[in-house]
Amino acid sequence: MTVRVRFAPSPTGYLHIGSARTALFNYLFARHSGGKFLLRIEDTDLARSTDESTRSILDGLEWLGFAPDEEIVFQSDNADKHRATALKLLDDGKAYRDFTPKAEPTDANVKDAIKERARQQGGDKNMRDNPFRELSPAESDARAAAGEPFAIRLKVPATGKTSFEDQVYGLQERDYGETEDLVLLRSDGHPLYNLAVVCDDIEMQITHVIRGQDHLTNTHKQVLIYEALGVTPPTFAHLPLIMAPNKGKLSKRKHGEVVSMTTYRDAGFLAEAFRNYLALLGWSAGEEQEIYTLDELIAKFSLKGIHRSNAIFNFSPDDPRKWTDDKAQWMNAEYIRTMPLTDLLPYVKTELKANKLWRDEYDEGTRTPSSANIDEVEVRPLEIGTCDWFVRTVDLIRQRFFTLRDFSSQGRAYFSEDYDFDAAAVEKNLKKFPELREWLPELADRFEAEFGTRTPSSASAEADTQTFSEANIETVVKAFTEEKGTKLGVIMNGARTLLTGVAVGPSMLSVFEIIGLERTLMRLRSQVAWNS
RNA sequence: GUCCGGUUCGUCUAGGGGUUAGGACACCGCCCUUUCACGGCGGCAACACGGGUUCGAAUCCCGUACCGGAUACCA
Repeated sequence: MTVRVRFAPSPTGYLHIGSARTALFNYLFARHSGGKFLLRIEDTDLARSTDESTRSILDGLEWLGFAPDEEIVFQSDNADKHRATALKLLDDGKAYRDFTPKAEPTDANVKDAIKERARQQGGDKNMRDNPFRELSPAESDARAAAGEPFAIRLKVPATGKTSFEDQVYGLQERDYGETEDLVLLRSDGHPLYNLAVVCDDIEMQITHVIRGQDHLTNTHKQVLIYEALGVTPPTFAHLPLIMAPNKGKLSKRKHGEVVSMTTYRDAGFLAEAFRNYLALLGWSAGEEQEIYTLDELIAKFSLKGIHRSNAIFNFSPDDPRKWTDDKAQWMNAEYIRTMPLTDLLPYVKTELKANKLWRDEYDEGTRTPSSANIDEVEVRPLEIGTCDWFVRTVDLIRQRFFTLRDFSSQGRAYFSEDYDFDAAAVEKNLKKFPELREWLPELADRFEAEFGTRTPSSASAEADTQTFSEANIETVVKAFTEEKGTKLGVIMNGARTLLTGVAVGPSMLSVFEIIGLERTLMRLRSQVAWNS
């Protein structure tokens, strides 16, 4: 039997991190077993479902790379079938009409009201005391024919228990007495969740239902419906929940954008990194490896590795550096720093384009960013603005970056003349050493004398000037430093601030070289930072 | 209330009758160094509690506590 799983979100908000992980586990399970991964939008709650939510969820799934293998099913399209199933159950005597008037909605919080009602009922609630439960079919039909409104409830047997072997939590049993005669069809004819899910899962031939642990009691209800329908239920696997730092529920209202998938996409996270992080939240292959490619995750995924305890998604709203989980941030940085350059370059291109920092020349020449291999880019000096230069630059600066956004913010000075100066950097590396105001332009003169102002390609034709390369730059800067009787760090950090606008970055010798002689001279002579 | 589930460093976790209880992130220190959020080395830090079974329990059993989920004519 071919495995068929589904991810079934209800479109009442964006793609939540917990839902994203549920989607991931379904996806991994399907791929691992050569099965199908399906998507069903559970939009039967017309009042709360919105197209915007559906779009947002689809966006999130697309970003993560989970494309469904078959057409998306919209649950609301199947309402007629759900109704027909309820009616069939009624005909078969497995369900009954409940003519009790619909309860008035309480003004209090729905959850609280339900909890309160449950508390009052206590432990010895009699769930089989509905007066309409044993109404004769004739009388029931008559009242219905007379136009009296009714809901259809499943007639849960008085004694016995539902049970299923959960692939994560083990054997689950629940006495029938714990389950009320659940409503299948509302008095306005609207099918309810548990009925709709069972009908659709049967119709979609779902073999494994992998969903959040908050559905555990629903599963017992659904097993009851399967039994009434005479259909063998699928295999169930419930996932532990992802909680907020205080162990409470993670919600948009309380925690905001940090739980939305699109936040991470927009913050410059790599989908592969976030997937990797998510996979390790509540699942483990039982080894010490942390970084997994998608193929490795697929190969190693098993329901056996899923935990039974909830995991905390850690973040501190007060600390900008820890706005989201530490490990997620580390994972993303790790990917940016170590992933194959050819995989990273297209993302950088997109990021630069979005910030008007991209130049088409980066794509020209014998190679393009997507085909370039850093090992082949050893030709020096590099011509600024070429593909080779672009590839080398990205490889150089990525070592200190955490997100794709850093390429257009911290890395802006490499791609544009229009960059800002970090106030702290200016203070610490420039203004603290007023002499630099004279010295750095002087260093520019020295560079010009040593290296000329010709373009790198014509430099070789000029016998008396040297190549603007790391080794040569180092010689010049060291001599200059000694001459001024200062420390190398003072000159280097001052230059760094002027050249890149920030206080951190790769080796300054590499920075000089990658920025190039022409821009180096201009920036060393500029007074803009000093006046800021 | 009742039912269900859970509990190993701050967090994610490995392990599952005999381990110096391992790794990762975070944090701290040292090193490298022209800076640094890179890198290297090191440190801090955990089996919820109480009984039992056993030669031996973090590991098995029972109970307690705490946490979470569920409870609907929502999904």
